Amino acid sequence: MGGHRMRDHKLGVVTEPGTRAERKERTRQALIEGTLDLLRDRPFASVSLREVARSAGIVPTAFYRHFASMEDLGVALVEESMRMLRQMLRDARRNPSTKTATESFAILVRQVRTHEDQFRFLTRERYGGVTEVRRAFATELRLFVSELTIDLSRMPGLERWDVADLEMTADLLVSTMLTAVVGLLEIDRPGSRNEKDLIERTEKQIRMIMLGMSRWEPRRA
Amino acid sequence: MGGHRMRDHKLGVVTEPGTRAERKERTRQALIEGTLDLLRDRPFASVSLREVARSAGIVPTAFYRHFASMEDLGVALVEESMRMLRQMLRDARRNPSTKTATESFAILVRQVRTHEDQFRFLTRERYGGVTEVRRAFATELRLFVSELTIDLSRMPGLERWDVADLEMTADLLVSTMLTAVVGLLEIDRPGSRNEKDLIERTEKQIRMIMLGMSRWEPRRA
DNA sequence: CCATTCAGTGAACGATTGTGCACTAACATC
DNA sequence: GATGTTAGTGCACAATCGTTCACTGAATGG
Repeated sequence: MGGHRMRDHKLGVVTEPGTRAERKERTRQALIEGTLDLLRDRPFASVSLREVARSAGIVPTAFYRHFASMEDLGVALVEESMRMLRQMLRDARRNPSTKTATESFAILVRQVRTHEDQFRFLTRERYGGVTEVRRAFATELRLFVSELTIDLSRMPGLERWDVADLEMTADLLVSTMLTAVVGLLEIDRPGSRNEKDLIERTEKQIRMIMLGMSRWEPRRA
Repeated sequence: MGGHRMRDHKLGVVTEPGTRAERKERTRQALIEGTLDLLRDRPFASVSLREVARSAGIVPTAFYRHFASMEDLGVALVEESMRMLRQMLRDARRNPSTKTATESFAILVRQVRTHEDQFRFLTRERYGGVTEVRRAFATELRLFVSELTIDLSRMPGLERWDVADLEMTADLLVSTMLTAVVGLLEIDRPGSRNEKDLIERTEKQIRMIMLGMSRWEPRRA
């Protein structure tokens, strides 16, 4: 009774379809998604390798065929979630209808609701996570901010701004939106009054920052 | 060889001084501080009851004389850290020299450096923590924001602002400062160039928000 | 002085953990 | 069609975990 997965009622070993590489990739995904599911209501550090393996329907030792350790899995989760985030950013940039920061925020909100698992993981492990995971996220986030910095530098009225000032502003906008994301994830019911309040509040905050920008005295005039 | 702590070289049992209640309180503190020390570079969820007991120099079962569970310990840590935070806020308010938000931030930075352990715990467990711990922190933080809201309402030029707008602004300021605190804790060397950059950047961000405030059109004029 | 309280001990338990090892059988390659 | 490759299995092991239980002896208080 070796093999990997069989559903033999009398006789007849049912193996999943696809090439070997495909099937490997599929259980890899099962591991990742199973983990994200386990993370719904508890920290990554409290999840064991055996639990993860169980959630993917494989034996504990088979875990090592995909990841060297739980830390390694954590890093993969960061990469996976960040790929999604970057894709979102790329789409938003390609689409010219997304001009104002408030509109970007609207896109973000929608994205959060369709990828709650990933966002939850990112925001939770950002600070509290295992060292390796935290570092991976910090790196990705810095990339994120620097991209927004470039975007800002192209905005009318900001061409002559100092780079440091642009970065500072990008940082402020990102951290404000990130705070909002965290708040969104804490709200269970997606259509609730609380959600509406939070969104409106954040939009106001963004507008207030933009208002500040319009009066800002760039360092190197 | 029962008892609780003896250093008998030949004969001579050395018991620590103080009344019984005092000694109990002392090991309670040892548990709390030991835990904070363990949390220096890993999440709360990864710390075991036995480790905590070990760090305080007691046997695992004696842990239950002080806390019902690890969750209970977590809540105690929140309370302990929050007491410190509230005290800080009270001092800052009492002292009239603390007028601007930038000055408040300076006080915050100093406080972070003298209570790194507590701040690290708070910021890390805020999102990633065990449910009970997270709830306790959320409650305290809401109190914090509402106090700042009252402070803001007394500032010249803001008397006629809508309550929601005041709250929104308080929220923005708090989350910005909190983000800065997290950044500070990620910097190992307290006097470094990075630290200076971070502080300056945050000060600018605060100024930018204030600039926005000065142009804000209050909802109910 | 004697009875009580109780912080801390130490052995023991059943569960769960991460990981090493030898294995199997379906796949890929020649 | 023979020959590797390799994803997944199953057993085993030593650690660690949380928690129970009966205990001890110094501090407490009548």
